[in-house]
Amino acid sequence: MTLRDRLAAANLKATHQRLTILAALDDCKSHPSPENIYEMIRPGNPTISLATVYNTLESFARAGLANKVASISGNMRYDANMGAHGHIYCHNTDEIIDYYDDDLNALIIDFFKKKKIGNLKIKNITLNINGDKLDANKEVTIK
Amino acid sequence: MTLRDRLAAANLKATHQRLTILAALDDCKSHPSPENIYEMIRPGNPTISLATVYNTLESFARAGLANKVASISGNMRYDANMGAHGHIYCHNTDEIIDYYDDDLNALIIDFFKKKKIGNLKIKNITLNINGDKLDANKEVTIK
DNA sequence: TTTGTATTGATAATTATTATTAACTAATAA
DNA sequence: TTATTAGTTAATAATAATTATCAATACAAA
Repeated sequence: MTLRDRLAAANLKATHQRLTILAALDDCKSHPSPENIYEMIRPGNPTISLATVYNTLESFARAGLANKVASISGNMRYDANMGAHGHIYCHNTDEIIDYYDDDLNALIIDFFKKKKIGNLKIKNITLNINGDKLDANKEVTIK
Repeated sequence: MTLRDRLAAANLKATHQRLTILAALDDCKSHPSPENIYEMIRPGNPTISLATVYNTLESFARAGLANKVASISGNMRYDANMGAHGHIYCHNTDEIIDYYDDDLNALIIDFFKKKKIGNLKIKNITLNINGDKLDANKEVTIK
């Protein structure tokens, strides 16, 4: 599905700014702030304003093209990965890393088949791991 | 354990402000922002400044007396509940509600006995449920 | 008490985000 | 094509949230 198609499916006009920002968001597997995206695209797109990045990301979230991700550092993060997945929060580096495991996912789905949450329309359930990276320059590994 | 003891254990001087703020944080089962705490304590403590609330909550988090909780609305939240528990995020009301279930906890502990996360010092693992409250004036129920 | 040092209050400064609005652009149809 | 129109954007102002500064103050040790 092309970027254009995804925008069309979300009822958003395919403007140059949206195409650029959506591509940038797809690109980074991390969870960028509007500021991050702005810095990423600036070299090739010096006229896109920071406010547009804010507004565009917000409209993506509303339209279901991206998720807002809560962060400990307070500033807003976005995530183009719309599949079920959890996050690893590295407090010392302020990174948010995707985490997904089939077994865990099955476990959680199974669990919430039995439990009922009332008065809440659930959007998604995520498992979050909070911690500090030991070596800030190396990746977090999962095995 | 008294408030004073907890501050002492965290190597923080027992000032009136810290005692007041820690008591307020204990008190509310929700997840207050610095602003919330400020409003709570202001009637009885008109001289405590908002900046002190910010700094004090931050020092509690550093000292292990409270946790920072990521929020979708962008502003910072704190949590005096240091036990293992998850959160229900109500996006439409900006509430963060504690969620704990023994079975789920056991399930998660069990799961992470097998999986190993490398290069990360884990502080805690929380299960988060994102959704919208159906009736904003009623509680979310769990059964 | 007194004293040294950490803490606080008042406020300024900074940072993040949202609102405003005039100029612009994509999509549609002539 | 070009004209039309509704939606979008850039620039900037405004606001909200948070952090920094620093003189005055309060804690706790002697």
